[in-house]
Amino acid sequence: MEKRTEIPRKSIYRLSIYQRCLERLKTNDVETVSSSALAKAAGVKSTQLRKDLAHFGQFGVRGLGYNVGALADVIVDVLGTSSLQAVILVGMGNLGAALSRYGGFGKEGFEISAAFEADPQRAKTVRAGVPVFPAEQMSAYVIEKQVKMAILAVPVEVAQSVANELVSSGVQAILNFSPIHLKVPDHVVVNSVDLALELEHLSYFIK
Amino acid sequence: MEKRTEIPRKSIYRLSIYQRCLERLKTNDVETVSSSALAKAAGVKSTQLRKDLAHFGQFGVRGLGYNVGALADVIVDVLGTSSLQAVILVGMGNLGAALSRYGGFGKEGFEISAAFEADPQRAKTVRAGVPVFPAEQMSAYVIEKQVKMAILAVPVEVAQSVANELVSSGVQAILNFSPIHLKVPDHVVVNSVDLALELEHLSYFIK
DNA sequence: CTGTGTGAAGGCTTTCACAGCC
DNA sequence: GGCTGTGAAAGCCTTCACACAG
Repeated sequence: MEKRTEIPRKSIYRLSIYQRCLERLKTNDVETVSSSALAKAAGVKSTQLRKDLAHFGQFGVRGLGYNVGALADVIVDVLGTSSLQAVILVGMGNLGAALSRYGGFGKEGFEISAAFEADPQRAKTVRAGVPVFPAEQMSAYVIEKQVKMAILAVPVEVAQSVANELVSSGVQAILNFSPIHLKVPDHVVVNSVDLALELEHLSYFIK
Repeated sequence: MEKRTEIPRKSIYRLSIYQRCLERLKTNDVETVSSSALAKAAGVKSTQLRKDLAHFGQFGVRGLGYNVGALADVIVDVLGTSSLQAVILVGMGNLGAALSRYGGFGKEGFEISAAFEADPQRAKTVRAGVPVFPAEQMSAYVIEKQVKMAILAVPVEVAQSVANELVSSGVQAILNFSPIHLKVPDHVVVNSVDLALELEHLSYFIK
C-alpha cells in the first residue's frame, strides 16, 4: 500500500473519524450513505468529505452515495490500521493505569502488549491483562519485539529522556501525555494530548 | 477584560503553551526571554510567536526580548485563567476516575468541584477529594453553582444526551472524551479528545 | 432529480523580509 | 549587534459552483 501521495495531515485525521462513523453505520446494517449524511455525523461539510476522499480515488456512485462497507475497507487500507499494531505504555501513574484499562484502544485495533514503570512498587504486577515491567527492561523489549508505537504517560520531568530512549530503541510514533514539547528526529512522529491545556483553552470561550 | 478582538483559535491554543513555558522559566528565575528561545521551547517558529502576541499588544523590548513575568501575566489575562474555574466531571468509569485523581488540572488553575455518576454503586463516595454524586443531581448542581465547564467521560451511547442536559442547565464549555461529534448550540464550545483516534492517526505515519 | 467529483475562488495561517528600536 | 513588530508574499485548506453520472 502506497502512502507517499502526500495526504494532508488534517485529512488523515478526518479519515479516522469517517471510519468510526462508517463502523457505526455498518453495525446498524446501513449499506449506503451520502457524503452529506456521513459528513454531518462526522461534524464536517460534505464538500470537505468528498475532497478528503478524492486524495486517493473515487468510490461513490453519483446520485446514490457510498457503499458503507467498501468505503470503510478503503479507509482502513489507507490508514494502515488493518493489521493489529502492538503498542507499549510507559508510566503507570494515574493516567497510565487508566489507559491500560481503557477499552477504547482495543476496539480500534490496538493492543497494549506491555507497560513499563520506574517505581519498583508499581512494576512487576499485571494490570487489566497488561503485564507491567520495570523501566530498565523497556529498551530491550522494544528492540526485541520491534515495537513501533508507544504511549508516554510519565511525569513531565522525565518525559524527554524517556522519549529519547524510546526513539533510540526504534519507536517511530509516540502518543505523549506530558505537557511538554518533545524534541524528536524527523522520522519520528509525536502526537501530544495535553489535558490541562484543553481545559485552559476552553475557559477562554466562557463569557 | 475584552476578548472580542477575535484572536484565532489556533493562536489561543499556542498562548496556553507559551504560558506553560513561561511558568517553567519563572520557577528557574529567568527574567528575560527572546521570542526565538521561547518559541523553541514551545515548538513553534519565532515569527509565529511574535504574530500571536501581536494580536493583543506589544510587550517586547527590541534587542532584548520579553520580561518573563510580565508576559505571563498578560497571557493569563487574555486567556481568562486568572480566576479559579469550577469544573465538574461527568462519568466515573476508568477514564473519569483517573481524571479525578489527575493533578495536572489543579496546577493550571482548575478545580474539579464535583463528579457525577449514573451507576449507584460508584456514586455516593469520595474519590481523591472529589465528591461523587448520583447523575440525577447533576442538573440541579450545575444550575445552583452556575457551573460553566464540564468534563465528559461517559460511555459513547449516552454522551450526546448527557451533553444536552449539561447545556440546558447552563454549561458553556465541554471537554469531551467520547469518540463522537457532539451537536451543541453555537454559544457552547466543545473540545474533543479522542484517545483511540490519536493512536490511529499515528499509525498512519509508521513505515 | 439526486448526489458525486473537481477546477476555481476565497479565506485563513504561516513564513519571509525588513524597518525600527534598544 | 540583537531582537521585536509588521506589511507583504506564500502556502495551505476550505468552500463554492457546476459539470457530470445514474
